[in-house]
Amino acid sequence: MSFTLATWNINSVRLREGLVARLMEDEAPDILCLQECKSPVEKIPLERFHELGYTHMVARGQKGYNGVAILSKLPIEDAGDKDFASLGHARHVAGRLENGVTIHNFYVPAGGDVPDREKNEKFSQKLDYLTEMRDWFRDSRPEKAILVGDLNIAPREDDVWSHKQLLKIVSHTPVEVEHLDNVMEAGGWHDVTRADIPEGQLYSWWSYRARDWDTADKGRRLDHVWASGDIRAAAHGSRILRDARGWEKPSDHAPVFAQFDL
DNA sequence: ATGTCCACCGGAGGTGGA
Repeated sequence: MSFTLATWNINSVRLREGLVARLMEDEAPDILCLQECKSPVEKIPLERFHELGYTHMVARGQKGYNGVAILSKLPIEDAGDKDFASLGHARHVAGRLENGVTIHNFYVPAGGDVPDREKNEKFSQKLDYLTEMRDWFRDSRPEKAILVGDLNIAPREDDVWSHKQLLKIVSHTPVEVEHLDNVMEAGGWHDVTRADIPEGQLYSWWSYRARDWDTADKGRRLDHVWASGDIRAAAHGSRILRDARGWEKPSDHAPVFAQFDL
């Protein structure tokens, strides 16, 4: 069995229903994981997605903020969620395919502006969130599992436009990278995107604030696809659809794709 | 490093979050 998967921080699924449909039409991933839906589950516009073949969904939502959804052409059953760091936010949902593969869809807290636990509660919550992810995956090591989402951390030097200039910028600080590495190690996770594309600058997010995001190209790789060790070899064909960042009224994130042959 | 976009509330534009 083979399927393609994409992960995309959509920054409001209701405002960008048309962009989601365009991705479904143009790229047709079997499974599309969305973050920042900013919608209660019952208000996600499903009709067009159904018409395009995405007849299955598992999702968690809340009014105005956060929210994660897995839209799928393949049957998928709800495999639960966990409120890491007890924030009361809709930031994680898991789904299970008929072949037994579990997909975890995450929206890790952004962490505010100041990278200091004492001065910034949001940064503290981000680190706590990652610590609880680590503990959870350590206690039940994932098998036949995929983890995707907006992890809000660009771990490698070549995952940001300037390693030196971003060392003290939230998303690329050493303490965040260490916390993310601990999640990977505890779960036996492997970075599928970087296994496929090991060399060179690679970004999935460009700020809205830049005058010309494409020319300035001050991006970061905040969106990730990971696989558990037992299925890592099944993953290939990763790519980032940079074009989507240039679509009309875009999300500030581009979709990240991978294929799995299982 | 940069300075835009989105949702909420409420019925305009301020506020919080990213």
